[in-house]
Amino acid sequence: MGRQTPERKNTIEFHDQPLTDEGGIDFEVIEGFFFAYRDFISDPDAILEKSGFGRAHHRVVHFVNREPGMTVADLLDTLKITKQSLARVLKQLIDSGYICQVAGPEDRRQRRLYPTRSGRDLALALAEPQQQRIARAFEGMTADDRKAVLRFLAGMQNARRE
Amino acid sequence: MGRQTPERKNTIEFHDQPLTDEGGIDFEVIEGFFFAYRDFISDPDAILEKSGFGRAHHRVVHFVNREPGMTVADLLDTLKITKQSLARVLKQLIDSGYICQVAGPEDRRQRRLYPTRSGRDLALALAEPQQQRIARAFEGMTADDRKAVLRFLAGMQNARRE
DNA sequence: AAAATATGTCAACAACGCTGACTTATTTTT
DNA sequence: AAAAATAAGTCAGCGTTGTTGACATATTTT
Repeated sequence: MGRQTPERKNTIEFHDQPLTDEGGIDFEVIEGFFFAYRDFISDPDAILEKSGFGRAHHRVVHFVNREPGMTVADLLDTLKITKQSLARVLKQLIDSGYICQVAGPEDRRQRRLYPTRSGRDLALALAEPQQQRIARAFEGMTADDRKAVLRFLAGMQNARRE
Repeated sequence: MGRQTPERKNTIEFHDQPLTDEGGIDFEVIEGFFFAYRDFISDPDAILEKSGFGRAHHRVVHFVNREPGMTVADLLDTLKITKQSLARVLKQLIDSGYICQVAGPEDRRQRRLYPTRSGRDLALALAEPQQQRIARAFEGMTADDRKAVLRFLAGMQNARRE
């Protein structure tokens, strides 16, 4: 199975049979997830390119819109990236007027993050094509089917916070 | 709605209300997809780190195992990255003995790609934790539910090749 | 013989992760 | 009140993986 004939110069042992689902591995899910996520992310990517932003900016704008008033520490915990990595994109979003900071009301060391009007608009503009894609994928599905998808997505995640 | 009081120094207009699913956007799916994919990818990442490889290597090893004998052009078409980007990781995988090249039998300009024994082993090792995760997410789901998930993943993708 | 094709390569750049070290406010602890 | 801890910011450098542009080589097609 897949060894080259002895008279060939290249005698390295290799496989010529494809790896299939037979071995109990769901390659259809593995690949489907890869292609789906790549295409899912490509829509907002195209929009962000115009503003000179990238995916990292997308995530920050998204979560700040989802939870206005969150602290920098909250955001770091959600994104699971380093402070230095976040600082780079957060600074740009603040300087460009998409996000603003307010000193914490109780703890003034904190920087509470809020979306500005443009920040909210951007979040919505980025979500729009993603929503279209989700709607298309859900098309013709029953409520149970959709519930199964949500359950799947939740089950694929590591144990959540709290 | 979310404008600061006039007497405050910081008078930038901002939103303090969270963006919710009310606007017809499936944030649960959007976020679920993000977290699920991130965690899904983290398992193989941890394994690859030991060999000094990254995600790009994972993808190459995966698809070459799935379709032994594929050409470089096939791989580029599947991954949708540039030749130069692929070259970097492919060279490392060949030099490390995970993948081997054979001149095309009909067209000798082609380089047919095959996994070696270690290449196949690596692909399986990387798929294993991902399969575990998928199995966990599918746990307790009906056949119809699982079909719905596959249908969802297919629906999220751009129009496929062929 | 000329043109097209498949692949490889050199160089430079950008986005976005990372580590390590250090500063500034502010709050908590002692 | 002094000391320690905490929240956030910053500087500097590095690694992976994507990009563009230009060019080289072998082989096939025209």
